[in-house]
Amino acid sequence: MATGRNHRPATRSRGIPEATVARLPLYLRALTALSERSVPTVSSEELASAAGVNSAKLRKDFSYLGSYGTRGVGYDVEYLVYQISRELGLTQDWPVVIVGIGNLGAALANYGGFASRGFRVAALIDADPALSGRQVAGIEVRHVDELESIIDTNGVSIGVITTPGGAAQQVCDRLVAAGITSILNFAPTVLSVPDGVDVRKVDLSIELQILAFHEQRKAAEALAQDVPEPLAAEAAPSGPGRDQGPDGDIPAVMPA
Amino acid sequence: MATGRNHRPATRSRGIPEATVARLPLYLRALTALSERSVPTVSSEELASAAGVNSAKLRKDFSYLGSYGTRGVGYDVEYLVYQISRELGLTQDWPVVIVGIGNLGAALANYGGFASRGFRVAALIDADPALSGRQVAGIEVRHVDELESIIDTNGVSIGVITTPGGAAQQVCDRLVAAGITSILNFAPTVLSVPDGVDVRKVDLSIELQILAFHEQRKAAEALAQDVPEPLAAEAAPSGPGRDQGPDGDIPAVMPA
DNA sequence: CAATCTTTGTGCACGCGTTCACAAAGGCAT
DNA sequence: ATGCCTTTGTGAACGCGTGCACAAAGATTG
Ligand SMILES: NC(=O)c1ccc[n+]([C@@H]2O[C@H](COP(=O)([O-])OP(=O)(O)OC[C@H]3O[C@@H](n4cnc5c(N)ncnc54)[C@H](O)[C@@H]3O)[C@@H](O)[C@H]2O)c1
Ligand SMILES: NC(=O)c1ccc[n+]([C@@H]2O[C@H](COP(=O)([O-])OP(=O)(O)OC[C@H]3O[C@@H](n4cnc5c(N)ncnc54)[C@H](O)[C@@H]3O)[C@@H](O)[C@H]2O)c1
Repeated sequence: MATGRNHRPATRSRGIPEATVARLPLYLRALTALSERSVPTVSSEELASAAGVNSAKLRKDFSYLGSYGTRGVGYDVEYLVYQISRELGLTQDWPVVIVGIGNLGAALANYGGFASRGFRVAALIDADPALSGRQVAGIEVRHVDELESIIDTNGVSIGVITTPGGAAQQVCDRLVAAGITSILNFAPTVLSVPDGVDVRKVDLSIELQILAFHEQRKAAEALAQDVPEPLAAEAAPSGPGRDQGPDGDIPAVMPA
Repeated sequence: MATGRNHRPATRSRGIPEATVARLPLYLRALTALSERSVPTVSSEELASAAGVNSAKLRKDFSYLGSYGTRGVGYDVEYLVYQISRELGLTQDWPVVIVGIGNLGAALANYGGFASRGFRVAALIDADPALSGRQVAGIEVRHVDELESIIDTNGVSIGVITTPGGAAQQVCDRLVAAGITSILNFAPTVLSVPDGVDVRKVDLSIELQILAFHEQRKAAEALAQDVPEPLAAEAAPSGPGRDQGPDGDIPAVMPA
């Protein structure tokens, strides 16, 4: 296994590509389902299909973890579940705090799939005094004043932000100052954090806008196929009724 | 091209890179904030900073849309807001249905940021008869039996799935059969859809697992620093602290 | 009008991720 | 043991995305 024999300095030789890391949870989920059905082994083709990826990609991904397969047979499901779990750090318990217990925060707190993978909600935190002491999903909501002590006491390193956007950076700063080094941000805000702190964001609005882009493109394509010449001004099948062609644009909103 | 003479490379707007499309909403959000503060123009440097990206990347992104900047000055905020909105298809109204009005579905229905960008909740749909007729966020929950007629009547092309994982594929199939061509999936399931249907997924569990991976790696590195290792020769300068939220989002648009 | 200053737009190089294609490896039957 | 069949692991090619660096473009000033 001469892994570090490239012309490239092996400063990150142990490094698993980020794209691969992002797919490991997907493989793990598929493998867990197989495990529950007591399937002993699985081929890269089958597993790739279940995970919705290309089989060559899956094999290459696994090759970064080591040679865990058997040629002519496939992969041992249980063994692979363990290896991936270990690689992702799921063999240990990760206490998590959720800050901002509104609509979304409460939904997350109630989410069962949370605890299913070693993530434990250590505390729910909100700035609203009216919420303090209330129970949400069987967990007492604590006031944001206690944020630092809660994190310190429970050794929390992962924080989830579900406050309004305006409060997100401020909450983030406090979390980081208190020792948090990984943040999952649901607020529509670009968080700025010091080096060494990971931030991942989930933004419903952005996802919808990306879908809308492709939706518009599809509609424009369908339209262009029906009408070769850009002259159909009144064609409106159902919802998507565009006012401008995708190409001959440049409307009248010219800047000064 | 009716608007006078403008020397644009034409034949350009055919394909905007997917990575660029995914950043446009980010730019739009930053620009909207500037617009609300009545800032007239903004440089690529300032805007890039606000959006949390590299300025060269931002300029290249905008170059795919056309030459909307003025050298020596920057970009006209209002004009750019309009151009990006148009490119993303936000100048029109997008009716959306949410299927599965539980914890998460209800939170989404209550989410104000939904309507702020041309997305309108056309209907809430659930299989539970006990929910039918109930009001959530001021919108009546309809039974899943009405799914097809609701989509057809309202010309809905975007669907959000917030059912349990076990029901997701089934709901997806019905949505697609009813004419939906864009799906935002919150269930932990790999959806299989025909060509021409876009699927994007949001998965809390996957995000947490990715964070856990890096968290574990950071912990291991901190440990390795205490115990001197002979191969730590060159990795000293800012070695551990490099990974900000790399935004390394893997596009989840899968055709099949 | 010319000089200077600012900032865009992009050519280019590089690295990462994806995919193909196939030799090697192992199981299994004979 | 031998040969055949299946499937892994990976070398190599390719395409996409990123960031550097700079010439061109326009504003601004003298
Ligand atoms: N609800 C959704 O479906 C949804 C979807 C996408 C994004 N988001 C985003 O998630 C965030 C929360 O959304 P929501 O609908 O739950 O909002 P919400 O108003 O229902 O809840 C926000 C909560 O945060 C608390 N809060 C405010 N400032 C705080 C502070 N400084 N410290 C601690 N807590 C504080 C409030 O008391 C409130 O309980 C928003 O940023 C929203 O844009 C929500
Ligand atoms: N709640 C969260 O924070 C969270 C986070 C991440 C992912 N998820 C995922 O989102 C989904 C919903 O989570 P939840 O906590 O809201 O669950 P939930 O059980 O509270 O709600 C699910 C709803 O879907 C409805 N439903 C079930 N089958 C249906 C069908 N065939 N057609 C229409 N409706 C149907 C149920 O009646 C219920 O109202 C789950 O897949 C969950 O894994 C939830």
